[in-house]
Amino acid sequence: MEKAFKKHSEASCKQARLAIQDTLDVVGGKWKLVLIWVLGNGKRKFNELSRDAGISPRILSKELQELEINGLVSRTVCNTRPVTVEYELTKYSNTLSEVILAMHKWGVTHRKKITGKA
Amino acid sequence: MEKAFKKHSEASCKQARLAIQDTLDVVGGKWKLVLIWVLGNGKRKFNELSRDAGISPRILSKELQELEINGLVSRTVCNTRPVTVEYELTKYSNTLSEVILAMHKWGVTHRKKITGKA
DNA sequence: CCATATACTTACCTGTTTGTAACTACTATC
DNA sequence: GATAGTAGTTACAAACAGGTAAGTATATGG
Repeated sequence: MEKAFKKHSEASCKQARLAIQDTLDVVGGKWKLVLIWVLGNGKRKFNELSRDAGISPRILSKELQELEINGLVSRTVCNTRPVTVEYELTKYSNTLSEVILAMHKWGVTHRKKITGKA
Repeated sequence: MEKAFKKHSEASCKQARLAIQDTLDVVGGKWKLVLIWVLGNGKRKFNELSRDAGISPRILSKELQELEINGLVSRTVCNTRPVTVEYELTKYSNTLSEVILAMHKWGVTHRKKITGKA
């Protein structure tokens, strides 16, 4: 039974595919939503992010650049020595809150269902 | 500013990573959410799904098997000749409605922002 | 026997993602 | 000069995702 979704027209299917895959283009992959979640704690430095998220520096650098390009994260070079850089969520990243919270919530509930644990 | 998220503890970061990546394990990739959306129109046969979603048979078969294993889609072999098979969303797939709707909605809005079109 | 239909499966392939390990540039401190 | 710190970068590699094209098993109809 498909109660949670409205019936879609054929054009709606094409448009839905486009919309969903657009979202995946921006925040798909193993780490991007995790990084956004972690930065929800507040601005972080590169190594802090690497540690808090548990991600390798090479991938972290790559993902942060993409998130910055898409306007979801901002990068600030601090006037310190050695140089430090701070990463912070942008206002625009708030538009992803429903996506992230839904993903997080579903993952938690699904794991409980799978393991039978609460 | 991180208004959309609550501040998280360190343990919360690990747990969030787990939850988000669990969700991605089940519905990540290019096609799974699209297939779930398309099946929101009602049960479909294999070739209908391939056409409606615009996906190749090899990948469709693979993704449907994974969705079936995770209890999101059911597969019914019909007593027809040649044999036909019907795929349908399960009740459990309704739990993904927030995820899919959020992804879809964000994709639509993001595309409007990017293209400046309404 | 051939053509057609359905639901895949198989073989091969390309491109991408993610990770490890080592390295780099620059500065400060001892 | 050696050491430490930071933020990456580079080279290499394995695994994975998704696609194309051809093929398969079974049945029906002409």
